[in-house]
Amino acid sequence: MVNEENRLEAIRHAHVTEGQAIRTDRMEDYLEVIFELIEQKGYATTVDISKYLNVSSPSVTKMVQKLDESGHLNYEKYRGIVLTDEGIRVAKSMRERHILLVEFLKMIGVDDSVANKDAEGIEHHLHPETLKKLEGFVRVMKKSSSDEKL
Amino acid sequence: MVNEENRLEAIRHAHVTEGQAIRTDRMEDYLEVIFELIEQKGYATTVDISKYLNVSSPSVTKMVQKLDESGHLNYEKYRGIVLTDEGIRVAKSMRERHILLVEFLKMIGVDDSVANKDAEGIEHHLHPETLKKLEGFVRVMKKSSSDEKL
DNA sequence: AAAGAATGTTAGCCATGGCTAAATTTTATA
DNA sequence: TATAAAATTTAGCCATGGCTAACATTCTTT
Repeated sequence: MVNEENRLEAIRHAHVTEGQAIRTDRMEDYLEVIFELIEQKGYATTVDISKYLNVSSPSVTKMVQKLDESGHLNYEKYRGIVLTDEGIRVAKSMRERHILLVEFLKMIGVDDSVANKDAEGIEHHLHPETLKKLEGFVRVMKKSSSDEKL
Repeated sequence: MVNEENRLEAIRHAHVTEGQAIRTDRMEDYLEVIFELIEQKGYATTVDISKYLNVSSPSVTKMVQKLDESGHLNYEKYRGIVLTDEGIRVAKSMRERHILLVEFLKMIGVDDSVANKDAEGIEHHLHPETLKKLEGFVRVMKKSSSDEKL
């Protein structure tokens, strides 16, 4: 039971910042799109990235430079982008989270487009434990709904 | 089924910004804390707000001025803060979302402290439809688990 | 291969929301 | 009631991640 006396403490703990974040939510968004583009088209252009993230191309260039410096990708001016192992790892993790969240949301009846949008907003904010639990939950739900059909 | 061809389009739609946001996530965080403080102590001081949000007091003053300008509260320098109806509405909505999310997360086995932290991160990013569906889902789960005990 | 089109980058600006140091106001105490 | 302490606010800085305008490079087309 979370009683009312604990609400503020709970909020306080939730806002404690432990250690330095190596990457921002926005960096993760870019990596996710870049990864998908490379997978689907073989390369990720500035214009395509800007299109899927709804930002201007200068914004893309700036972020790509930042992601290069942080070691998530290798970037050569005017030439292209190659994700590093770390960049791929982050992007895949985002995709997994996204897919899991959409699956769960649709499972409880949320529309596809809303599910996608909410998943995008939520995916950066999940503790590994929560992910694991949600995964288990979705698995069980899927199984029990397929059992019903027997 | 969300097939791979649709992933990028889904991301794009998720990043479309429709209309101007009247308030930021951070404004909502502050309103939530201010509301809880006023409820529990009768007033919200700069120091207390800063304590529960883990920020400095100048940061609090700045944000309070902003919330005054946006009509979420009335603020008198050195004297105090009174939430407007709109401020109260937003704060209550945040609390409801928070409580619902924590309830759900604990339901699937997430620890209290992790549940609170994740709820804090997620609560700003939920579409009303998702909230409604989640509410319904939690209600059903609660009922069926209490039925088991009969 | 040169010109124009398309793409990408740089420069320089803006808002948000942090921070510290310094100033101000309020509160408490001697 | 002065003065010291505590609380609050202002001033001025920083990083992030947007943007437009201007510039640079690459691609395309004749």
